[in-house]
Amino acid sequence: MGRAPCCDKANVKRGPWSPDEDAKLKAYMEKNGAGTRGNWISLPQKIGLKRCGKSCRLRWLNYLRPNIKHGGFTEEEDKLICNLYKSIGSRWSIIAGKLPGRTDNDIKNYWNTRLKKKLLGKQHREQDARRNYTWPQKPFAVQDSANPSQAHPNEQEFLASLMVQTKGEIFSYDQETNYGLFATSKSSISNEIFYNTDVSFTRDKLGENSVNMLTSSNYYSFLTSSYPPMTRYYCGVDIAPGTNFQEFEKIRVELEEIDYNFPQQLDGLENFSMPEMVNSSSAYPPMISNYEAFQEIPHDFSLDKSSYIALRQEHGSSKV
DNA sequence: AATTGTTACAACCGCCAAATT
DNA sequence: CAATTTGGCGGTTGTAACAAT
Repeated sequence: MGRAPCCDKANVKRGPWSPDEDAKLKAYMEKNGAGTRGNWISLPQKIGLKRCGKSCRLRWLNYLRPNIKHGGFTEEEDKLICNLYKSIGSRWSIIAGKLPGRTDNDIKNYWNTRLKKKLLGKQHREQDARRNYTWPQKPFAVQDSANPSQAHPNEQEFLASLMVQTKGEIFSYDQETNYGLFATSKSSISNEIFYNTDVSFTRDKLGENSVNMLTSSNYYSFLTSSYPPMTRYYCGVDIAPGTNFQEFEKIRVELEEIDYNFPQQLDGLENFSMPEMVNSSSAYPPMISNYEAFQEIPHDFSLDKSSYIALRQEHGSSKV
């Protein structure tokens, strides 16, 4: 036994609405006010429509109701829908709530027929770009801690061993700051979050001791969504007892938003830490800029790369 | 020109929680 | 308060228009 139908299917019209039916429903709704509860089921008989009450409700809400837009989604709306979908999934009514004049049904259709493909296409293009990108042959010099002015004699071997240790690749390197990042991707965690065994270091921190530092800490990092260009950076956090992952997640989301809407604002950024890492101990040299500075930066949408670096220094950021 | 495939989107379906009895 | 009814929601389908073969 299935469930009882909401109305008598045999005596009820289905399919597209005629202009005549629309007019009847619209006239009634405009006269008697919209959707006070308990009205929908009995409404069709009242106004002589051979329709299911639910069908009337849907027709009114999605189509006849005043002040609703159809089609012609703007670029801003596209972005908002994509971002919301990424963060909350297919909660169409909530998404529609953020877009004045749009119905959940319209947005759902729009997503299913166009946006989904548009986004997938974009991701594939980025993936291809990443795959095909050739990193600089010799991205940075490794210095010998005993003799900082000279390059490490076994630079290539050192880099190679580090690559093996991290099972990764150089995801980013900034010529200007000599910041680089090794990361090991584990796509099982989620598309854009990577679990790394090793992370950031600076040129002049490399040496015997810094190798220990690099290999003994665990970090979460994430890739911003579009690169190359390679100067896109990551949020890193030490995975240790007491790590506040919710705070980390907030930063991640924030950075992703910026990367999506104002990607140029991330040019030149290095790594950002949790606040507690800014006042770091000797075990973790303050190689990372502070979170407060990061919070301020996005509000100035005119900053270019060098201004960012200047601002970072101004805010007590580490070595540049 | 005829057929097949694709896209766009209104409308439908069934579940379930809120409201009502 | 339980039982029943209704509205809200997200997934899915039917189909007309359009594109490709």
